[in-house]
Amino acid sequence: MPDIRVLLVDDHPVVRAGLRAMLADFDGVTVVSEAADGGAALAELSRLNALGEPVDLVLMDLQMGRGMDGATATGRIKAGAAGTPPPPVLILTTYDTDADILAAVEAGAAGYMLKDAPPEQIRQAVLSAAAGQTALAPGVAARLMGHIRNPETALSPRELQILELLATGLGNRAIARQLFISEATVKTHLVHIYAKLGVDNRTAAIAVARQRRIIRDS
Amino acid sequence: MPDIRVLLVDDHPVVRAGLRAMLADFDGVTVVSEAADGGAALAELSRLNALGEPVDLVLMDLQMGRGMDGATATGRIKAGAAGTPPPPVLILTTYDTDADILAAVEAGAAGYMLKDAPPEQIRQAVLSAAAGQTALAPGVAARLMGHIRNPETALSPRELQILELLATGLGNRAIARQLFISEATVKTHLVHIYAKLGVDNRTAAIAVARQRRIIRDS
DNA sequence: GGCCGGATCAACCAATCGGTTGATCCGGGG
DNA sequence: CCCCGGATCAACCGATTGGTTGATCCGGCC
Repeated sequence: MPDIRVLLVDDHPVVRAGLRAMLADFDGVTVVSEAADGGAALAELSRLNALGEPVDLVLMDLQMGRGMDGATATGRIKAGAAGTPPPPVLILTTYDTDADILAAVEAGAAGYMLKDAPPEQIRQAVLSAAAGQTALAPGVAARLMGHIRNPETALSPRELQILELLATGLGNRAIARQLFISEATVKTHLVHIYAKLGVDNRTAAIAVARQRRIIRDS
Repeated sequence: MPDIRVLLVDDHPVVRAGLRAMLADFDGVTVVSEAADGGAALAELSRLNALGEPVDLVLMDLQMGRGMDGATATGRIKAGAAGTPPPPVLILTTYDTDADILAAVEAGAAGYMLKDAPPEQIRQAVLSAAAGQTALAPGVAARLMGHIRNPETALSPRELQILELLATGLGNRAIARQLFISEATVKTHLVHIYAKLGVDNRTAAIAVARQRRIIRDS
């Protein structure tokens, strides 16, 4: 039974060192290479494929400083940009917003773990993802289930879009202009957003949305 | 010349593993113990002091999930809560807001490094801090210098207080009530805040303040 | 004493926001 | 066909915010 060959992708040297050390303790897992952002990960996957040394699993963060982010890279990998069959991608990150989780899952990530997870959980996730199964951190799984279970409090895609623009500092008229809709439509969506979040003004909506990880920094 | 004895404090096992591995490569540095939050760090320092095995340097994150945060722990350590002479504290974190840096510096941290720093920079910082010198990441030093150099764009303490309340979702009247001032005073401060941040509405002020690390999550 | 920054307060008015009511259209599902 | 959710739009009015002008007081500094 050959080892699971893993590519580590994280912009923090400390984290890569920690993962290297942690995975070295896992039987059946070998770190074959590393990259500091999504672009470098794609290049490294291509390089290893060309050498006939394909990777079995990509373990990757979402945010990579100024480099290509993990969700974009996941989409590219799943689309075969670095060779086929594309290896599964396991996200390991500090970010647990709904938007982050959904973006990664939609991009094709096989799993989503948080960096505060103990080694044993990460080991299980690595084995599951490499075996083609889904691997979600308990908190992440709970959030997705909560999202499905409480649709009345979930914002619609359009509502989320407007909330994100609101949080960048745009007023109603500017949001309307950007989305080619009327200001009345923006106000209607805001009424719905406030009701769903249980608030009565825009700054409170932003605060609650940030607190609940519905949005985060742009 | 005995090794510098280091206590690692970080809530993420991955990061602790990475630091352990990284510091193992530094000549003259030994990781003697670890803790997952500020409270555990204080207890561990006390325990090692009682064993006659004092720590030379605490390498600590700021945010520790639900445990005691790094700035509070730093203040306690410097106040002698875990024994004297208190060891220097080197902060290693992802957070680089003005408020975070100032809080840690005011609490008595000997240095402030960011987690994206390469190993050699971390090594230099460890050696400097253990030797009683200041160790600041280049970006952090630049922020502090910028802060001193551009006082006209720096918010006054009262302005910052109002901005923070604004970001929690309070309207002018609620802020006024909380601070026992008039709504006119709140509006006057907001005028000043908007001018300093170069914006013309409250959501933009919050967004810019977050972007510039003037405020962050409450 | 004068100057400055910071904090406080008021009045006034225009602009924007929030709330309400009402409506239409579309697509999907039963 | 009906129902529902989602998206879009309008009108109206009250509430809040933003902008402007003006003022006072305090503490620190020269």
